[in-house]
Amino acid sequence: MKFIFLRVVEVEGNDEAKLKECGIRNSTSSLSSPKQISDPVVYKLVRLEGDGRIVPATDDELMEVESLLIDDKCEMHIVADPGQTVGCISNEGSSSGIAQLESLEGLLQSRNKEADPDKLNARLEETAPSLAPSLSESHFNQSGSFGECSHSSDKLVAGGSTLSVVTSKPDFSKLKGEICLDNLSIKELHETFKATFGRETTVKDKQWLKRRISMGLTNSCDVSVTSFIIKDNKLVKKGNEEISNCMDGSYAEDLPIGNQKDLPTSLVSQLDYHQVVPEKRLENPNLDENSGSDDHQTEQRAAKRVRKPTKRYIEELSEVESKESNGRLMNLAKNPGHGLISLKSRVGLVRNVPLGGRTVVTRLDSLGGYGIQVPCVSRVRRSRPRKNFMALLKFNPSGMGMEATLVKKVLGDHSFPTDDGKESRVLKASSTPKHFHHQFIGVPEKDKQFSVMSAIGLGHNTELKCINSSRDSDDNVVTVPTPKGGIRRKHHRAWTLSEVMKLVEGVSRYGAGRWSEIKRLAFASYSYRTSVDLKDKWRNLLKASFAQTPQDNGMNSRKSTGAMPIPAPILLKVRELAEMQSQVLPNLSSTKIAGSTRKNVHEKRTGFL
DNA sequence: CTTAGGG
DNA sequence: CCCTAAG
Repeated sequence: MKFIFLRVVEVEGNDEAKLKECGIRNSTSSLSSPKQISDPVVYKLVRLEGDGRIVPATDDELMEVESLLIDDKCEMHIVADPGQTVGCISNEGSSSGIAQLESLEGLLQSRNKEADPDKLNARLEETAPSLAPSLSESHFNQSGSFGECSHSSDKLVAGGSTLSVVTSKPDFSKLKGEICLDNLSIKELHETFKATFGRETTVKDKQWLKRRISMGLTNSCDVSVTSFIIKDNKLVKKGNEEISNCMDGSYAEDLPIGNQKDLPTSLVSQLDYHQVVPEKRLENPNLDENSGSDDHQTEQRAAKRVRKPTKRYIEELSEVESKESNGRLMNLAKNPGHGLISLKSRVGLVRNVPLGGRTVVTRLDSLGGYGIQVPCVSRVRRSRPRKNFMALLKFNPSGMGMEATLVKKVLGDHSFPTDDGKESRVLKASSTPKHFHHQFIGVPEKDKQFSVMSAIGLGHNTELKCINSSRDSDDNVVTVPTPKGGIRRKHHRAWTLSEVMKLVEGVSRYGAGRWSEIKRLAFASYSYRTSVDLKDKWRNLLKASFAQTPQDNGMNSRKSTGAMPIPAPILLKVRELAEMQSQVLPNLSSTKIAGSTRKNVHEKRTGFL
């Protein structure tokens, strides 16, 4: 599994963000490169699928990667390339890293069998051989001239080792070059279109085709501004000069797209998990002519494949697949450091990316300083704006006789039931993020949340979720059905094993009670876990550990609560810590425990602090 | 703002 | 997870 940090260029430098980022990066292994520190950049973490797709990493993955970085268990390869940097994290060099976490969590069971790259290639070769001729290496050096970009944006860059999503010839993948859509005939465009979207089109409009294809590849809402594609384990942006090569052979490239100065806000590169690869997945890849390394990849791929963004975060939307939302990715944090959109809770309003019938809203989440765009349903900030909201209520003409408590409650639940008990949605199927955005453009940062809140005040749900078209009306606000049949609150974040482990470790290190410490140090990247959450979780862990250990379970094993049972060892450790701490702290003496664990020693020490 | 504890 | 009370 490969993770890539895409660098997102911010136009308006955010000093605070910069600093934060630097800070984080400095504190995390080799992530930083002096040169970058001064750049107003953010990183987006994406996962590179075996078939070449790039998928925004899920929160869990972000956490995992983050933890890897922090733990320094995984090498972070930074491609030293002026301005265009992409770090690749590969677990090939460190099996202990991601792989371990994954196996522990058991989160990555493979469900889908992906198309075999070779097969795909083969298929494509059948389909669109005519593309090959248009390849040209020379295109590759179309320097990043931005002006140029905006006009030659429809170029596709291909290259790579294994699978070509868009390309046609198998050997095409060997080439490094671009396909200039401009040069393609309608027919060729059709081929490309098919290769890109997995379906045919009858549209004759070249312009449209080019646009669509480009968008399909880049998933950018505005091709003229964004134009880079992901392919063959590479992410290539148009106008880039070279492809950075990561250790493991995968490539990733990131380039400032478009003229930075022209971009109103930040957010430039946008990738989402649009399925570039044809819809039909070959069930049983036979053509296994993969080389050893490929096999390796395939293996891993098989194991990791599954990991899709949680349904919780990705909700499908309307049918209008072709109705591209022109929503541009706007970074609300234009004037960061103020109001709602600070690094902590950056709910970047985002955009809708319709794909395959579903629309995804991404959220700019800050992960330990990396601006990471992840798919999400919503999750309006879990903290803050209450004051503002309250203020709003006062101003609200409608009076809003709500009591403070009620208000809080409502906000706290992040759900805003309407009279009919159903969740009302701010965004109708027809309303695009853009519209939504407009409300905020020019609005002082401080007031943005205010505006958002007004929506609430009007009885709308602020959640920037993807709205299911009306028919999904029974989609309850408060809870969501869990795969196992249960239900859970919509915004409940299931604790992953790695989180639990982190928590346990944190407690062992800093002591129970130092939640904010633990939060800061061990959960820096988990923006959604508050210190209170940690505390609560710890409380639960304690309960669990003490409840189960004594009588040596029996209940634990069969509780198919849907909640992942916490491994005994961890519970043990929890109990150990609990016992230790409960004793160490009260009895200042307690020399008896001193010898047990080194952690105990440490613990004792911190306990005294 | 951070904890602790109740709901 | 949410809320409140207390330091």
